[in-house]
Amino acid sequence: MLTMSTLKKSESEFHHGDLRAALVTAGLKHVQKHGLNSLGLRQLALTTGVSPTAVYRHFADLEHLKAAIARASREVLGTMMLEALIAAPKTQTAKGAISRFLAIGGAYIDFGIKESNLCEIAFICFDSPTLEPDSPNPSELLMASLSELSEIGCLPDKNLKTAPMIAWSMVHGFAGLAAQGATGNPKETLASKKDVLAAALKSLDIKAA
Amino acid sequence: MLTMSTLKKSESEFHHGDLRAALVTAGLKHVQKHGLNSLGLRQLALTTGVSPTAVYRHFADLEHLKAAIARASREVLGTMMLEALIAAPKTQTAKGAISRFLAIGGAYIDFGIKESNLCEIAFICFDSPTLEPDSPNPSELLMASLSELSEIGCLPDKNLKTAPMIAWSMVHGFAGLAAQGATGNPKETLASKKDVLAAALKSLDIKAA
DNA sequence: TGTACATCAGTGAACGCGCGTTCACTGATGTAC
DNA sequence: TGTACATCAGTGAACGCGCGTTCACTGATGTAC
Repeated sequence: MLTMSTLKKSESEFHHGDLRAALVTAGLKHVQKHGLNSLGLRQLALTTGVSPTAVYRHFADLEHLKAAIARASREVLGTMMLEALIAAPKTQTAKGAISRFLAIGGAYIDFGIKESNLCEIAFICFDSPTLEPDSPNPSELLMASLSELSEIGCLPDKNLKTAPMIAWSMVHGFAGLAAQGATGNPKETLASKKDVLAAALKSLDIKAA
Repeated sequence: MLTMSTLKKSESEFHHGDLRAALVTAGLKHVQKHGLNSLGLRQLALTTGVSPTAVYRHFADLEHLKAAIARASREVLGTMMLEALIAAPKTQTAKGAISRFLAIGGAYIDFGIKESNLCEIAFICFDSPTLEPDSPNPSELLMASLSELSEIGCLPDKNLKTAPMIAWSMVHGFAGLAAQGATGNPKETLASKKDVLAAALKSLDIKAA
């Protein structure tokens, strides 16, 4: 438990407090700004104000640290999706459900546009096993949205099984292309984003009527 | 010009012949097998049977070499698409044009499935400028196929403008997910591949009738 | 409440390594006269 | 046709560097009695 005194002490002294989290956060910021390539253990430790050795108290090796940063990247994506979902209309109607679907799909694409470096690392497979699922979990948010659409009755049952992979491919693909700068200038990118989301609705037979 | 004597000499002697191409090929093979991460200039030079210094006759630095390898990866993709196109039916009918569209889209996805490591590098943006376009050029093949569908009359004019980005997003996204192993076992992957291609047709209103 | 002690979370120096790159060079090639 | 010479495409040794990782350690923390 954190008392005032432990807090005060942990700020200035030998023990860091939550070095693991601090390393992941610093790593995330580095990747955000400078990409994955230049991420190094020593440099990251110095940035965090700690000796390189200290890292090994929390991660078996650099690969495990990178895996944790990748996980954090996915959680940034999940958070963006969740925030968009929260900001979307909450009405329990077909129109509302579609708005929410478009909100999380749009957020996925925005992740590619605005966090292109995180997009690069988020889906890299590291050998290091992920024990707990990400939180919030992007793919669960997608599944939940599709379930909702199905329950409200604007996603045909016959499409329910294939819908996740199709929807995911579309937003994932466009997000990736946007991250690489292959979608033109910002204005064109925004227009294409709308086109792609509309195409997703169309390909899944999602409609309010 | 290559005469018998120059060929013989170049095989065994001081001058390599076409070291640039040999380096790119060796680099491509390395990435195919072991990924981009472990690619190094020295190691690649040794593999090719040449001193590290020799590389600098052909590339300004490692980054330029990597850019050339990325380009070669894209050309592998282009070649797979072109070969699929050649193997597809050639009939000048709606059905034929759709088959050809599915062939190149399927080849794009197969690139993700079978060449996951190349898929990783193919679309990385390197600062090094690409002077000439890739050959064969994946995006040109896609555009040509869409033009053909439009001319034959099974792609509505109103969809022609948005079609490239939509189709590209879908196959690119699924290819990327497959490359990361996010599409399940091979059987599931194959099934989803068909679903995604069918969804692409549907979202673009491509139909024979 | 005080003390002994195990455990935890860091330090700091050192390791060997392989990297990308530079340098001065040399052998081979092609060309002009 | 032969020779001189510029250019091309490689060699080999060396550079400094920063890397990931290991080691023996030490200061701080928490707990049992």
